[in-house]
Amino acid sequence: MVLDRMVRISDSTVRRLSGYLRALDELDPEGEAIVSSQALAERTGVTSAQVRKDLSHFGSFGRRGFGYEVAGLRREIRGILGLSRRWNVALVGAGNLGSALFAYKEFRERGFDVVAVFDNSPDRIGHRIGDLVIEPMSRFRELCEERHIDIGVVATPARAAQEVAELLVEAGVRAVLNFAPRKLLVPRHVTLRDVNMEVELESLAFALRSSETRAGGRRRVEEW
Amino acid sequence: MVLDRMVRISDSTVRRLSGYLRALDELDPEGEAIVSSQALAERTGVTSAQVRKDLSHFGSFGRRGFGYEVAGLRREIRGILGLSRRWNVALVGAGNLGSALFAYKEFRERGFDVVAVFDNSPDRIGHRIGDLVIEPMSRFRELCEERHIDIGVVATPARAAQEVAELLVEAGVRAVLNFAPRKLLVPRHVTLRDVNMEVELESLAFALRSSETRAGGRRRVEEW
DNA sequence: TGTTGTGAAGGCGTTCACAGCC
DNA sequence: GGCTGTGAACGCCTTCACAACA
Repeated sequence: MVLDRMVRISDSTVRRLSGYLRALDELDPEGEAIVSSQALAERTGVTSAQVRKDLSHFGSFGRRGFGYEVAGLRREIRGILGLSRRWNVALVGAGNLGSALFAYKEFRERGFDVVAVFDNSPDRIGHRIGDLVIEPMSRFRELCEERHIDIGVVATPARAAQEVAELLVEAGVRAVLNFAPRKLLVPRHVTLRDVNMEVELESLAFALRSSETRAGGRRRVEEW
Repeated sequence: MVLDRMVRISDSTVRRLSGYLRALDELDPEGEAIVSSQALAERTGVTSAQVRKDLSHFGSFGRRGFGYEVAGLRREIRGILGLSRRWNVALVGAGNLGSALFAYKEFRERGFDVVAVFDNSPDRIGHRIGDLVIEPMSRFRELCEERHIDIGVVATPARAAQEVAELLVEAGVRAVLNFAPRKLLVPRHVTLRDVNMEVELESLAFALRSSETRAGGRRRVEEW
């Protein structure tokens, strides 16, 4: 787990590591003890050189002529990604999306515990959600500190998102996952990730439109 | 709307265009008639050169020494992204996430109509959701064709996702938005976008872990 | 022999900087 | 004068290709 060399790790590398981990999670129960960069590459849709290069930023986890030990590599990647500990998540916005995210069990399985849920609607405040109670924004800072929030998830309407982000920052949260379709401004020491479903749909529309423009009717033979 | 030059447009360009569009959508009601690449850049968190370069792939929409006409540029980008028409979406999976996505009004506002919802659970099939009925997978192909589905949204558990993707492909759908945390294999003529919340959380964990490793305690002064 | 780890090459997107034009 | 549009420079990530080595 050599991170102290302090080479800059690209975002794409980190995201792929997450993909390798998921693949290893599958291989383990399948009884595979050894995996090659080639096999991992096929499972995750990248090249084998990419797999090796990504891993090489953090150390040498394989054996030449042999491959990688599944369990060992899995452990290493979990360590690299910071998954050998659990993380506390605060969810802001308990509407449709927020509730769905809260109910998403896989988060807990992967080490992320939603330990606080906030909303500003009187209709929702005070209601139970799972084993929590939906809290008013007035208790935001207090509860964020009390429950040692590591990550804030913004699942509010777009208009409220920036304000929520600022509250998160003030409360000392240094990682934000934003589902609101709006660019958030946060200090540089805060890491922000956006999940913007509108962007995804619009990029699909672009792709559809382009291929129609190009193909001019007849589809060509399918190729996987 | 010059697309026929057939230069390859990068994914990042398309995603940024979507961001510019959102910014223009805000500027319009604010009564701004003209916007500079600089202003657009600030609103979307990129450089002004980037804005100009992105747009230049599709034509010359501005006036030198002046800027871009908000309404006009908005119209152009909508055209480029394929948003001057509406798109039919099929949602597969009516669980927590699927229902939340269905309830997300912004999709309709932006031109995407969910016109079919499928699930394989007898508990859900037949129930109303909005003005639709949740349909069984057995009617998948029939309804996809009947309702001219353009985009399929996969909101099933991971284990079902690949199978659903194949059904979508067989039904002639050429764009897939995948929310299941699993790599999907689709033919090359099908465009796939992934929204993987686990990857996002894990990349946040990586960032938190790295900054802790580096900073060794004391936070430095905030800088936005 | 087979697969890793990695310097070097290559490709692609971003940024620069300025010519072009209103 | 000011801002766009764009070729050229830059930098970063990916791919190549092979030395290292179990």
